[in-house]
Amino acid sequence: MKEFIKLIEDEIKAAFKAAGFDEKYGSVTVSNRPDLCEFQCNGAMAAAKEYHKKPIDIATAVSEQLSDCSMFESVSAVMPGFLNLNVTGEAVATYANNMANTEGFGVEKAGNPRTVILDYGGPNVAKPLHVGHLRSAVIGESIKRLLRFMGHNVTGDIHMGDWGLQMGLIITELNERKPELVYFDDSYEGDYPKEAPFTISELEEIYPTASGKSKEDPAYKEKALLATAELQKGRRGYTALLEHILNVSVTDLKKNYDRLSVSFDLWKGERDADPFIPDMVEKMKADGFAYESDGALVVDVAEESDTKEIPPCMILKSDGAALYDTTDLATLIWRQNDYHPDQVAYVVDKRQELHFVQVFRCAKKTGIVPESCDLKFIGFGTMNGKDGKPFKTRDGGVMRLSSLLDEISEKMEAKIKEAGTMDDEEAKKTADIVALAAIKYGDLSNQPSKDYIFDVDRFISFEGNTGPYILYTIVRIKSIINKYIEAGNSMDDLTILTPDSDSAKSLLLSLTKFEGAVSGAAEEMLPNRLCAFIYELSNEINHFYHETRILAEEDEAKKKSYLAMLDLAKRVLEQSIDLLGFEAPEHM
RNA sequence: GUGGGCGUAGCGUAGCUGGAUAACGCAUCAGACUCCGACUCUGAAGACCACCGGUUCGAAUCCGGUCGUCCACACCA
Repeated sequence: MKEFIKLIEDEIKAAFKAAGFDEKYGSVTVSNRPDLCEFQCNGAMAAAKEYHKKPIDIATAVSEQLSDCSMFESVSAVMPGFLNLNVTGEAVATYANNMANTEGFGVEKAGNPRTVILDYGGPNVAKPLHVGHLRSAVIGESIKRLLRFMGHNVTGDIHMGDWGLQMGLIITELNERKPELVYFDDSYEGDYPKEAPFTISELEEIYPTASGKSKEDPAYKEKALLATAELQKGRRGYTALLEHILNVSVTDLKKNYDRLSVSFDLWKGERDADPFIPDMVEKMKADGFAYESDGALVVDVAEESDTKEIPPCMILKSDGAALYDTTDLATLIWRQNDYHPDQVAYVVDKRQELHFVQVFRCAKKTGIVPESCDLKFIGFGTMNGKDGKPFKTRDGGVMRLSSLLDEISEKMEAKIKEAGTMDDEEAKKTADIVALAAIKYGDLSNQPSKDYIFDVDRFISFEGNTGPYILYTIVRIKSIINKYIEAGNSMDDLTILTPDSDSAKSLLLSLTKFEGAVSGAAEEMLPNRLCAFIYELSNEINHFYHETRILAEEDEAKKKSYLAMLDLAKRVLEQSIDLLGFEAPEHM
């Protein structure tokens, strides 16, 4: 289905043409003066220059061409040259009925579906998820769903930090604590135990301890570096330990991401890139891209058009070890081999932008990735506390993601119990659903690239532009529909009639904007666009709801029409929040 | 120092490729409803869109400059 506004635009363009002007001036936007009209076209003012005519004369000429167009209730040319448009109720109702009866609300899939690898999540193995991981997961998940909805072929990869010094540190600390473990016995040749010699909570405590020690004690750090090197060379016992660390961590990570309704198709990590590094480095040398600088191996990525100095991309440290430039490049190798993506998009902290500029340039320059492949950096801003500074716990530490979720769920549960309309078990379940929506909506309704203030009390409020407000609107419609069905009625074969009030028409007009909102959000990779849409739609629903008695309406056809509108609105909202990555409960 | 982001009512934000009275929410004040499930709805008040200049018939939006603020600037990821 063509977007509603495009249908309008077609008419306007045809009118420009018929009046003797270029149809390029016929673009239509939603009115910024709702008190005057529903849609507007400003093209006459732009056309005035080319045709050396007064804008108002052009606008008038165009409007005359539209006098018998069935789509418009009114078309008027207004000084200095605006075209103010109002559509007929029939046109909107027809469009809404088509939406209701078409798969996916008639949203047209992307004309050229892309194969996309979406890199988001980025947790570190053996470290608990903290609030810094929230945005990548939440934004990435939504972008994945949006792109899929538009017909793109998306593979989500978590890209774990599971390689390098951090692993050496853990092994070293384990060795200190439990030297008797067979993993440290070089002469041991048997099978290693299936059971990991630690739990997730031990693991989460071991890493920071080890990290602290290595900063203070050079000898300790030396050991960790050695362990890292031996691990990377494939020492049997260490490899077995790494497997344990990964298993224990991944199990825990999955649990946490499940709770966020965030999932990944691939659980790959830096380690999976490691096998590709030696050949990659050799090829870069052989092709003359990589050279030695201060003992390190680097590739120049500066370009003439740069307004600042872009440092070279470092491939190997002076001690010969790989670093994150290296693994990110090598990761692109297997992604290229296995998927031949048209696009690889990274949802990462915007502070890493320079690093990705270097990696992207280096990948293109050295031919790891073909020119045709789009490498996209989706940098997100920092999550700040109410004081405007990075979000911390009360005592200034880094807050665990699970603690944050617990805290918000508890607050929500208390709120729900206060109303006292459901039993404890359901209250708890509902609280979890609403709390997640509150957090995700609070994040996604902001532009990804901007920093934002994480204000729990505002996010969990039922009022204003919040997740709970959206959910509440859905629940309210569900409740009406349920009542209707309980009375022995059916929701099949309902038709939306020509709107009989301003609020009904506004609601329908709002619904027609769905396609523009999703496709815009998907192509720009900006979920906040979709949030703005559902907020506006929710407002229209509540406005309509407030003015209209639905179940008490005596005219059967009207009542059915109202229900059809609400049902469509509900489905559109549910589809939208699914694309944002959360859901609505049955009751609130 | 170099480069980049940001600066819109008390607070939090929206303003897409420049267009008609700068939009929304919270908080404040005043009403309506209290019925289809804690709500919702209507209205009031609140902004020299950081500052200065330029382009244009027309700038929050584009271009320069100033100030403030945050961030990044090869051997940690």
